[in-house]
Amino acid sequence: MPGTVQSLERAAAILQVVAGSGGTLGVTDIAAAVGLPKTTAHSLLRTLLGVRFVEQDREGRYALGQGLLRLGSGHLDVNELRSRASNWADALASRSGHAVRLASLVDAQVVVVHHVFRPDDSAQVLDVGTLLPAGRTALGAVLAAFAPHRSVRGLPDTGRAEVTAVRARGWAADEGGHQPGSAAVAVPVRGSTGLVVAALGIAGPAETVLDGRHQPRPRLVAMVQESAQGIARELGWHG
Amino acid sequence: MPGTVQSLERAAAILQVVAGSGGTLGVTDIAAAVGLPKTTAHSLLRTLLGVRFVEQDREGRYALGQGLLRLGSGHLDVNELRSRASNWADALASRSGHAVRLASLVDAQVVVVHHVFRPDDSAQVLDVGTLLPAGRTALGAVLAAFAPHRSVRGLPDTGRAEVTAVRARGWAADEGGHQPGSAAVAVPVRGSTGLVVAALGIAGPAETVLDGRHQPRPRLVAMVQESAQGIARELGWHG
DNA sequence: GGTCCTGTCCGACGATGTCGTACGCAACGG
DNA sequence: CCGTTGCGTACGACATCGTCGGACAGGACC
Repeated sequence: MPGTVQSLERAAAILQVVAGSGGTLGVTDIAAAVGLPKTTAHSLLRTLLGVRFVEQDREGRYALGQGLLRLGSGHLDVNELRSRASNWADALASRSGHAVRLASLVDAQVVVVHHVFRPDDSAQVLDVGTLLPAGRTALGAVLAAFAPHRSVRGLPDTGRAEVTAVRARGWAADEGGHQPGSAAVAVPVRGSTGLVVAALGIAGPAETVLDGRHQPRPRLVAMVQESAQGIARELGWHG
Repeated sequence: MPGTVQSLERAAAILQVVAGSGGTLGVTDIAAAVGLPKTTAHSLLRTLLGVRFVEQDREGRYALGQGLLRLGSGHLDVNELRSRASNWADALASRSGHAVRLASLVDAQVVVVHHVFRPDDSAQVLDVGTLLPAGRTALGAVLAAFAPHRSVRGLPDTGRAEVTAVRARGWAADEGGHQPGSAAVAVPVRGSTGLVVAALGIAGPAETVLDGRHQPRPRLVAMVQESAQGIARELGWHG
C-alpha cells in the first residue's frame, strides 16, 4: 500500500496478535498468524523487544511489554494515586467539614476512586467505583475539561463552551449534581508529567459550599486547590 | 543501530512523545521532540493513524488512538464487565446464599470490581475498589493463574506450583482469606477473545462453602462456573 | 494584502528492511 | 542412546521501501 510504512503496519499486526494471544505464542506462531516469513517476524519482534513494547519469557513466548502498557495507562497507577491522595483527602474533609471525592477517567468514563465521608454523624453512602456523568458533576466537568484524551463519554456537545470556562478558572462547581440541596466544587490534580490525572472535589449542603451569588466560596476553592497541589507534589509534579 | 528496525524505534519514540503530551502537539512539534525532519515524522504518523495507534483532531494535533489503548487495556471495559455480570452475580447470590465478588486485574493488581451481599440481614462491608493479595484469596489465585500478562504483583515465587494446579482444576479456593472462619471459591471469567478477564467467586462461612475434607462443595463450584459461563457468553465468548 | 508558519504531498535515491539459508539446541519417539 | 523434528536466532545479499528536501495550500496574524 503506497504511502504507508510497511514495517509499522506489520508491527501493529504483530502487536494485535500478541495482545490477543495473551503471551502464549512464539515467533513461529506469530509469523504464521500475520502471514510473514519467520525471520521477518523475528526481526520486527527483536525491535519491539528493544523498545519494550513486547517482552519474552524463557521459552521464547511473547507478551505485551510495560513500555506499551504504560503508554496506554497514561502513566497512572490508580493505587498509587489513592495512596498519595488519602492523607490529603482526610485532612481536607476535616478542615472543610465536607465530603471529599477523588475521580479519574477509566475507559473514557468518570469513576470515583476515593471517597472520604463528611466528618459528622450523618448517614452517607460510599461512592467508590461509581460512575459520574461527565457534564453534570463538578468532578466530571473538571476531567472533561482537562483530560489528556479527547473522547470523554457522555459529554454533550453544548458542554464544549463550559470546558473552556473550566479550563480558564481552574475549577468547576455543580449544584444538585449528587443530590438535591447539595453542591460541589472540584479542581484538577496533576501527575508527574503535568497532565491532569484526577479531579479532587468537596461536596455538601449548597448553603455551605456556595455563597450568596451561587458561586463556590473562595476559601473552600483555595483549600481544595491546596490539597490538589499537595497530591500533585507527591505524584512528582513540581510545576 | 544494526540489528533493529529503525522505523519501529522511531515510531516508538513518537508514541512516547504523543502519550506524554496528552494530545497537544502537531507534527512539527513531534518532529522536533524526536529529532526527525518534519516530513519523516509525518510519514510515520500517517501510518500510525492508519493502524489507529494515534488519532488526529481537526487542528492537526495527535493523541493516542483506540487501537493502541485497546491493546493496553486487554480489550476489557470494566463498566461493560460489571454491566454484564451484575444480573448473574445477583442470581448467584440468591441461589447460593453466599456473597459474590467479581475481581479483575488492574495495573497488575487484583481489584474487586463488583460485590453482591449475602442475601441475609447480617452486617456486611462493601468491597468494591479494594485490592486483594494475589496469593491468599481465591479470586487472586484465579487471576494469577489465568492472567494474560505475566507480571502479577504480590505473587510469591512458591505460588507458581499453585498456579499450575489452579489452571488444571479450573477453580481456586481459600480458607480465612477474607476473614477468620470464612472460605471462598472462585473461577475464571473469559472475555470475547477467550482470555480470562475476571474472576467470579462466592464467600461465606467455611462450613457452608467447604465439605468435610476442606474442599469446596462441588454443587457450589458448579453454580459459580455456570454463572461465569453466562457472563462470558454475554461478553461474546462462545467457547 | 503580505508575511509567517503549519500540515501535507510528491518523488528521487540510497539506506535499510526483507527473508532465504544455516545453525545450535531441546524435545520426542523408536 | 540416537536420529529426527521443529523451534528460535544469526548472518548477509539485494532490491524494495523508508527517508526527507522541495514545494504548495491554507489559515492566522499584523
